[in-house]
Amino acid sequence: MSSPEFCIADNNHNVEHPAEETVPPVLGQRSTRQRKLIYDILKSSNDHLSVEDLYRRARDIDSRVSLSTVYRTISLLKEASLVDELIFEDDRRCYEFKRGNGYQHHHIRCLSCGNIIEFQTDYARRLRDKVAEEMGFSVESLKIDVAGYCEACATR
Amino acid sequence: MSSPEFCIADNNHNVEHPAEETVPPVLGQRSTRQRKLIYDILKSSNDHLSVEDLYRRARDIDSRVSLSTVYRTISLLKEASLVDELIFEDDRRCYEFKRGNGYQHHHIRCLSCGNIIEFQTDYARRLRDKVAEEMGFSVESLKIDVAGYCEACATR
DNA sequence: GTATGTGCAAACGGTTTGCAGTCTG
DNA sequence: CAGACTGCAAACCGTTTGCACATAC
Repeated sequence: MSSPEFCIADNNHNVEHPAEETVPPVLGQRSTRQRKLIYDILKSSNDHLSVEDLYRRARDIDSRVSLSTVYRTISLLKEASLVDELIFEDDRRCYEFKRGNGYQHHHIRCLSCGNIIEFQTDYARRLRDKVAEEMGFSVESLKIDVAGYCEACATR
Repeated sequence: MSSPEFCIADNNHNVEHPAEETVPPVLGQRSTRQRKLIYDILKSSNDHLSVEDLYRRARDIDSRVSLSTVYRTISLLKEASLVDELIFEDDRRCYEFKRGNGYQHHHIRCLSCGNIIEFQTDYARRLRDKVAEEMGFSVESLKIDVAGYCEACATR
């Protein structure tokens, strides 16, 4: 069931999230209430959050957060390589917290229910190697996006 | 050099482009000057054209084309599955004419010079099969986007 | 002749920015 | 206390749309 060529990833990372670990990242110079909040939401979420999601969740916790700040903070987090930005065909842009190096994954999206499943595959690594080897290309990122209909939606 | 796992694709399709072949696609009902022009430009180009590129090229040939028409025509061509839309990380949206079924390919982008190289890989098919098999997922599209620095840019 | 397509300019929606006020270190 | 950060509203920019006119069939 779980082969190196393809396996569904376990993306349930936030089993425990110690409150002290809530230390803000070294982004910019100042650790503000807003940045901590946004950082924490991203870190403790398994989902792929849009800016709007993030904004809504932040406001639910603390109304003193503006949309601009969400944008600005995401931008900093991207720059610091702490979050990854995903751009799907439908133009949705989502953000996910970057887990440790070991956790490289890709996405399968259901075009009907919008659900996103993460998977891992050794093909990615092999392809990376091939591209480097045969073209002298220095690979920075390799993303695989699979879209279609999940079993539930397809049979309905 | 050319293995099923990875090979650079030959995307030089427009070796000859017979003028008669300029028959417009069955998009909408009417075959207009503008639609023919846009269609032809896309068809005869190997590149991945942005809307702006397309607009500029069209105007160079015939100034009586508006940006709205370019957008509307692209939209029709997408719907008719005659062109593919590519959305890269940097938010660039490009369009490429869809070649015959046999020609499935993916993209390698140089983050420095912006060049895009097409490649083919059997891994895509295998992955597709795995996803279908193990998840009962009906795959509509599988896109691989490799970004990094090409040999020339990396050594510079 | 009629419905479809086009050009133009205005509207749209997500993202960015300028600025005055606030807060961190 | 200075400089960094925030909220707000305005600007931006690629894309879409409404409408009057043009054109294909």
